[in-house]
Parts: sequence; structure tokens; C-alpha cells
Amino acid sequence: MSMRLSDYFLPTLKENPAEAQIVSHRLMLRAGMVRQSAAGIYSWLPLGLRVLEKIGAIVRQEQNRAGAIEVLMPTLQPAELWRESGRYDDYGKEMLRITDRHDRDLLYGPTNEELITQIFRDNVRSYKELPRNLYHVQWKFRDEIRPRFGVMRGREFLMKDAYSFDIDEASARQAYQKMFVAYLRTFKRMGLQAIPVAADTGPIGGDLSHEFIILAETGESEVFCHEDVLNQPVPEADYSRDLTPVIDAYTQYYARSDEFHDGAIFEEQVPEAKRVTARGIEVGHIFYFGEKYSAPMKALVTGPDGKDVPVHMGSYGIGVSRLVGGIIEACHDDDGIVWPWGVAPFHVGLINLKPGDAATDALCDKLYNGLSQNGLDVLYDDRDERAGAKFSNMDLIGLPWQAVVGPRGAAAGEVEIKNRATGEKITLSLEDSLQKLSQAPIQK
RNA sequence: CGGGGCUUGGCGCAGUCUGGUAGCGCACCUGGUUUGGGACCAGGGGGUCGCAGGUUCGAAUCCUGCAGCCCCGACCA
Repeated sequence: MSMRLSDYFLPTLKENPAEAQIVSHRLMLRAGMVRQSAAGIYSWLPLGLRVLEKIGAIVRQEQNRAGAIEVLMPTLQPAELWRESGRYDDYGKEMLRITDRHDRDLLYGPTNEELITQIFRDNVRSYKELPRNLYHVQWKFRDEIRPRFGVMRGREFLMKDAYSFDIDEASARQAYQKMFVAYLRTFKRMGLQAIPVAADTGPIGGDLSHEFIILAETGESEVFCHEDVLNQPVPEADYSRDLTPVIDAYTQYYARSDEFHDGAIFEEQVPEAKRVTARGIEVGHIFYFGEKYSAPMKALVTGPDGKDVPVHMGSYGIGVSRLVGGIIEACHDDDGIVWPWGVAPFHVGLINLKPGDAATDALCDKLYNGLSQNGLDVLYDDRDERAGAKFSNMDLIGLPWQAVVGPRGAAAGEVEIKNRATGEKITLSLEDSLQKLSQAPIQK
């Protein structure tokens, strides 16, 4: 949806707030996307919320395509459930515990395995209802010892978590593969280069655990991988085929984060010319954990042989709010944010250099209405501000395209179009600019 | 939780050492001049100096306690 800046709420800052150290945090504050409420807890202002929702929409679309079904579980959960899995005591101080008026123990969910397992066991009896994958996008809370890096390491965070249910490990492996593919597609659509790296599988063992790390110069973790991992094509959303070759194309190569990096193996498996060391941010994690929750919590289904067996489960997380910061870490320059098309809060920033000038206003209105009718979201800076302030502000908030109309151009019926990513500017007629902006989005 | 730093108007800061009743830049309001890369002039509003005690004739400043926030570490989507 398009907006006039004079009607919008976009409190931008000219100076860097002292509390923000890393670039994404600084830019999110300066661009009026978030405001901190307490350590690691943020309010989302309109611009930030738009990005959060764009990311959520992509995540949902790709989850749905992969056959996952959306639900919504509460933020507060009864402690009882966590006692069943044994995690109420194990989780430690990271879990925020709450007592209600009846003295019942509650907790603000740091994750939802227990809850989803309960929902499943209460409602599914037969293997015939499998496989199933349920997900939701919900706020979580983990009382981190030290929240930092703005929304990338907040205590409260928005996360998509999916849970798969299968009759056996072989079937669970397929569920895993679908999510693997969905993740590759999801991050690609956000304009990110994501690397699936082998991760710790914990007590279950096996090869079914991967973290997805997006590349960003300022990322907190280091990644070591074979260069060819970076050049794999993004798979089609065809989930009816055997996905093993698709997955193998990625997993055949060495790719690990600093946590599990082994220099010797790296050198042995990757030729020197193909060794890549980069920095990145973990934005997703998928893993198979078998009967870890289903067995103690008695989530059983009757198999074809008439016997009850615990379901095999996997869980698949994406840090939605973390991605907002992560994307900015990956996509910015000295002037501000450079949004990838897929997650940009608006597609076009329209700058009226002289509000009140009849010809300028008229041309801006035509552009605003035309672009909006063509399905683009336009943020129209119709404020009575100086040109420089408008340019700087527009660069800061990083919309992919800028359309600039001044009295000079208006007289000639011309619009200046600027590509935020490349800085390239061209002057076009109204019609041409409408056409240019309404077609192919920028591919960075 | 260990170590370090910080807290003064919406934001960024000075003033604290050497107590004397709060200042600068930006932002905001009014008027004027400006107007294609964060303008200029004039006037104006806004702060119980994080909180609570204490010392003192007098505390932003000294003392004690507490809280919040930031950074490094262990921990983590």
C-alpha cells in the first residue's frame, strides 16, 4: 500500500544513537523502524513492521508451497507440559517463568515443541494422517544473559517454527528435505545468499541438522565452505519429486560454521582454490530429533501393523525478526539501507522537490497514482522540506527506487529515476518512468 | 554471571577532578530570507541532571546504596 509521508509515522534520526553499535541496529533506529523498550525488547514502528510482514509473507508462502500448514500457538504455555518433556528444569534461566493469580506456573515460550506435540497427540491417532507439517509464526522469549546487536539478538523475537510428524525416519527424512528446499527458496527471495552448513545433531546423530547462514561482511559467525556451494541453483518448488539429488548438490561439499569447523578436514576435502571463508549470520536451523518429545509425551500413532509407535519429529526455525537486522547487515552502504526488492517496505520513494508548485504536484500525483495502480507500494515525500533532507532521508530508508520530481523536470514532464543500489540515475517521461518502475524489479 | 564504560531537554554531548543553583549542536515552535544533496537570520518553548538516602549554608558535581543501558567474555534463533 502506498503512503504519503505527511500522513505517515516515520521518525528518522540524523545522528547515530549511542546505544547502537552495529550497523543494522543503528540503521534500524535511524530509519525509524524500531525503538527499544527494554534490553532486547523492541517496538516495531510502521516502516519496520512492513519489513517484518514482508519477510513473514515470503516465509509463509514458501512454507505453504512445501506442504506445511499454518497454525498459531500461544506465547504463554503451562509449565506442566514442559515437565512432561523434562525441559522445565533443564531449560534454566533463559526461560521466562510466570505465575498467574491461581499460582499456576506458566512460561513465555522460548519454543513450541511441547505444545505442538500435545496438539498432535490429542488429535492424531493413525499413520494414515501422516505425514504432517504444522508451523506458526509467533513471538518467543528467551531471557538471554546478554541481548545485543539490536533485533538480531533480542530477548523477544519473532520466529517461524515448523514441526514435522512422520511414521518413521525415512519419511521424516523427506519432510526434512522439503524444508531444506523451502529454506533455500525463502532466503533467495529475500535477496540473500544463504549457505546450509552442517550443524550439531545432538544426541540423535545422523546428518539431519543444518543451519542456514546468510552472508554478510559484518556477520557474527565465520563460515568455511567449498566455493561451489555458493553457485548451486535455487531449486524449483516441486515437492513431489525425489529431493535427494537436490539436497546432495549442496551437502556434498564441505560447509561449516566456526563452531564445527575442522581445519584438517577442510583442507583435505576442499582444493585450495575453492576454499571460501566468509562471515555470516545464522537465520535458520532445521533438524530431525526423532522421538525425543513424542516418546516421553506419548505422541503415538497406530501404524499399518496395528502397533502404536511414537511419531518421528523434526523442527524447522527461521528467525523472522532477526532477518530484518540480518538483511540490513548484508544490504547497506554508507548512506543507509539498500533493501532487496522482495522485502522492501515500499518499492518506490517519490520525492516532490517543491510541494505547492502546481506542475510539480500534478506530475507527482500522476506518478503516485499510476505506480500504485500498477501494484507498487510508493512512499511519497510530499513534505515541505529541503531537497537535501529529502534525498538523505530517502537514501537512509533504502527503498529500491527513487523517483524525483522538481519544478524544472515537471515543466518538461520529466521524472528522474534513481536506482538506490547502483546509484544510477536516468531521466524519463512520465509514461516511460511508469513503465520502467512497473516492470522488472532490481536484482542485486 | 565476571570485567569495563555510561546515565544531564526528543537525539548527540560538555559541565563532575577543583560544590555556588545548568550549557552547546541537532531536532521542535514563531517570523523572515532561502530552496536539486541534511540552509541562514532573529525570537521562543522544553531538563526535579537515572532513583533513593547522606554530607554541606548550598550538590549534576562529594559519599553510600539501588536501578537501567552499552561493550568484552561464557551462552544463544
